[in-house]
Amino acid sequence: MADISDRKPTIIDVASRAGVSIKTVSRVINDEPHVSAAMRDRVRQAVNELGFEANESARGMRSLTPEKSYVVAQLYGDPGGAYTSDVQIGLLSRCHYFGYHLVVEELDYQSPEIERRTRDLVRRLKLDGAVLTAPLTDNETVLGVLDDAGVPYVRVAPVTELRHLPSVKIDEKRAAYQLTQHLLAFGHRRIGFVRGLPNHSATILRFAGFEQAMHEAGLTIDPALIEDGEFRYHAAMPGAHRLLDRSDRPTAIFASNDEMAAAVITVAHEMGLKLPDDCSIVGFDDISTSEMLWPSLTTVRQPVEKLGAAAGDLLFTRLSPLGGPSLNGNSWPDPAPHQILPHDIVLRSSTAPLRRGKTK
Amino acid sequence: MADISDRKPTIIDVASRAGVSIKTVSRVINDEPHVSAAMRDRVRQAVNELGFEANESARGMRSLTPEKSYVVAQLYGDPGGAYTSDVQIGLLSRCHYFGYHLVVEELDYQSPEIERRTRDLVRRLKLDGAVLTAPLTDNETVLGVLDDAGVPYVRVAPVTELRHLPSVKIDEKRAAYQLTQHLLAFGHRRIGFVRGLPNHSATILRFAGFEQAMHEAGLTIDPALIEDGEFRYHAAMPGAHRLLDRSDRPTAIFASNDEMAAAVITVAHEMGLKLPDDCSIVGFDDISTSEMLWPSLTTVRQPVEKLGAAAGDLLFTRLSPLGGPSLNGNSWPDPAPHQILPHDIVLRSSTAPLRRGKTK
DNA sequence: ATTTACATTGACAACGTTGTCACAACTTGT
DNA sequence: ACAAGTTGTGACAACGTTGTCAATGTAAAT
Repeated sequence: MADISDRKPTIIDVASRAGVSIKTVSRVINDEPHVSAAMRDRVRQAVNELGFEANESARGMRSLTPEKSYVVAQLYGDPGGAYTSDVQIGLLSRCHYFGYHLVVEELDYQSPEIERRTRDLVRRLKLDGAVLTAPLTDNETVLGVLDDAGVPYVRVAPVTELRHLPSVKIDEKRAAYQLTQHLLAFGHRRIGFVRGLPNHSATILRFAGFEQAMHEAGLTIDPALIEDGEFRYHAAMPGAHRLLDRSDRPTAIFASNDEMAAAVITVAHEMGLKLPDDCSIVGFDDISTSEMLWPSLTTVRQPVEKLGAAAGDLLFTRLSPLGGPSLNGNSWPDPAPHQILPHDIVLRSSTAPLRRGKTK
Repeated sequence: MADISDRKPTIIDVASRAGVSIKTVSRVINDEPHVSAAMRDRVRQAVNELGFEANESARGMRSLTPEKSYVVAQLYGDPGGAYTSDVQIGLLSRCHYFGYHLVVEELDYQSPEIERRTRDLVRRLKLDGAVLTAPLTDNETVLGVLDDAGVPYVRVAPVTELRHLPSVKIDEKRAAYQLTQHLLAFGHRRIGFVRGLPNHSATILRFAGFEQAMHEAGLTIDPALIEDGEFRYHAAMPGAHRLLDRSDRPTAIFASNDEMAAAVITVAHEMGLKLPDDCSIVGFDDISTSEMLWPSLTTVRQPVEKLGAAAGDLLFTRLSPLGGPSLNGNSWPDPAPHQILPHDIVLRSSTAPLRRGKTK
């Protein structure tokens, strides 16, 4: 055990131990060609005996090909809701598979610091790539910094389809359209709607799907039956109350996410209504809560985890283009991949056929 | 604009531009002493004009003090539940504050790869620290790797208090004790209990608190009223059904987390019971779902986000010991900080006083 | 006026690795 | 047998920065 030295072994130690030049050791540890099998073994043994580990800093300094960090970032602007963390779970599984690490960063999209923070992140961690969710998908500042730095990224459910950049999403408009058709098929004609935060793609697209289904059915939408709820439970309560308190109460309510649907259900309980007979209710997202509600909620299942996983696949196949097209700079193969994942309409107990007596 | 060159400016470019030696530039960018104010400004200006950024690899290679990476990891073994992601939110807020970045990694605690994966993480990312949750808090392999590498870490709600290592948690036993007392104060005597996964600290401690309160009240626990539910909604359904279906149905049920309490509520609804009059129900954790249930759930609020934040504070004050005790190696100040955060008993509508008629 | 101390600055080596090039030893094609 | 290619190996410079130490200038103490 006289071997033990207090400093980490270097490539030089390995070379002298194996009785070869340092360059040969370098070749072996980098799996370069032009090394005989016998030599390989000899060097490998010396490496193991000494417990040698290459100094990444020295490597990064000398190599012309900028060293890969094997770090990608998930950037989001939301105060972590279930959606964000589900995306993370899916993304994480692909990171694991491809051997990358995931750093998560919340960037306040209103803060003037956002540029500095993004730049710091890219520089210090030498990001290999990024996945953007929520309001950050369309943030010019962040996108600009990433573009400048040549960091490829994938956007999850972006608002715009601008740029030749990849994205993954579901067809929210169509899902809302289908869910509305479900209510229509049950005979409902007076349908209330609770909207989310303005400017979110989800708010716009879900309402558009609802609108289209209503129009196709020859119905007009009563503006008095449209309320706002900011996508949040508490914020949706007042609107829910107004809707259910009307003398001409709608027979069904489409809340554009599950949290707001839960608020409608709670208010209905408080008012002593019988669900789903007095009012059918649907949500959107299929958060884990939805099946625990009473009655359990009819909703759209967004494959959020799969969105995260698909974003990861897109990113990592770009980063490790095995046999893929040779890419230069930050440009993606044209056209950029836009992936639309299938959704499910989940029928549970919060919707029921319109009862005869209720029809005017 | 003839200045533009295709390679990044180096310290040499800055030096020649400012007309000084490279060493002086080095001193300025590292805020070392022995530089005159005028010189500082001159160099700073050159730095800005050229957009110079120090090459971290070259730095890391030369400097004796191992470079800080400003990266800490959150390690967990659970398939991401709400708990884990809430810890993450709290931790993230402290990361932001202290200027660190957070990398999340799920390590399968059953996999033989766990050692390699942990080692890889530490080596490649040069972790400055780590926060452990869930079953990883007591994983000898992971703890061993971190100890070897000299990476300080904080454990969130660990099972054992072994080692002189910091941890943060709440007093789960006492919380369960208090919640049981709430049921007792309402007159309940026959109380069912739904347990979680075996070997989890939460399972053991919550039941212990329940047991203590019952014993102190002079009651014996009927083994027939104890069911298992694995902490999960679906897994708890059968036990909930058995409990509520008994001829001598308990007048209250303590589910040791909220998901299982939600299962009890659903089963009660299915059986046509009136809540909370026919049966009081309590849970544990106060997940976001709990207030959306009908009736809304009486439970214990774990300040999970605060646990994450407290873990971050512990870690970062250790990493940046401003005026703190000088520390050597991986040892923490003795005794290691063990932080116990306060919890809240959240009284909602799922509990009610025992009705007279029900008493035998 | 001389010493002493200290602040400021720079020249140069060193860090551990990879890229370039040179060279020897084979192998293949003529 | 000879040229031309290929494979295996090593010597050496270079990467961009910081540590060491020496050189200079300047203020304080004698």
